[in-house]
Amino acid sequence: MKTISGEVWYISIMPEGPSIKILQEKLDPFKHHKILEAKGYAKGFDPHILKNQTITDIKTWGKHLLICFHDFAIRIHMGLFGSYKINEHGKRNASLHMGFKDDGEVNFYISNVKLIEEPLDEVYDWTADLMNPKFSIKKAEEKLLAKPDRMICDVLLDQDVFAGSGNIVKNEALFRAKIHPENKVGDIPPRKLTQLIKEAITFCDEFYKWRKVGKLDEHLQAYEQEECPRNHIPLHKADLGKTKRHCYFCNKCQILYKSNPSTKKYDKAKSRAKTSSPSQ
DNA sequence: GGGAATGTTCACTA
DNA sequence: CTAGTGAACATTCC
Repeated sequence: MKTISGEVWYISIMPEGPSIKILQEKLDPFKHHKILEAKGYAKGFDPHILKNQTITDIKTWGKHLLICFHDFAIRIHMGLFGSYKINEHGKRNASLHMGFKDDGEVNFYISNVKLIEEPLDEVYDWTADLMNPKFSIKKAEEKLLAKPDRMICDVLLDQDVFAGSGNIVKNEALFRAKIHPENKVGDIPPRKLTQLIKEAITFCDEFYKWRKVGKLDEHLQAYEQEECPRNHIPLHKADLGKTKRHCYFCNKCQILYKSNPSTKKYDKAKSRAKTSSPSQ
């Protein structure tokens, strides 16, 4: 029998979908084990309900870690500062600590914990999760085209469309698909949109493999990079879209299919000036 | 010591 | 009512 207290894991902060998938794997040995003690300061959730409960399953949806019990599940979201320790604990108070009958422990820090009493299939659309084999390219295409005015850099952070995608996935997928982050969805040729979705899936897969061996950073092509690996010219860095998150992009190989927003504003101002006639 | 960071929600304002 | 803004969370790394 596999021991649940044999290995110690620690990871810090800011996980995207692939990192949550790795967490799920590390927690797998705790399946079918009973919680003896549960405590923590997580708001809107009483840890004591976990006492004497046995974990039935561990799932993920995007950046959500889902620990399942017989009648309910809990959702753990690590946010920007979240971290976890398995089979060890720090000095700080955990937002959720679980101690197991078989002498293992799991601790989440600065994580958001929420009780889910509805069946998970009613709460989660598994076809929207980039890390799930059920992810539907077709549905993602439909969701993209339903809102053609949105900036693509924003949509890549929309968890309803690309659950699990974060700022790294966003930047790398756009770079790989050679699409400029400021494009409006409707201006991008449909074939390129499909390619972008596929690049996001592929990159998540590679992210997962590289992160597992601690070699993600050396494989990044755009995120926090200085230079375009294709053209060897400096990458641009700007906070774009409604989300105003960091975008790293190459103006040469990442295509902007139509005029950029600043030009648009200028055009709008011009046409307004034209239509509002001076004879009033 | 200060600023920034792979995220999200919520309260407030215009 | 809605869109936009900023705070909150409170860590770790440089």
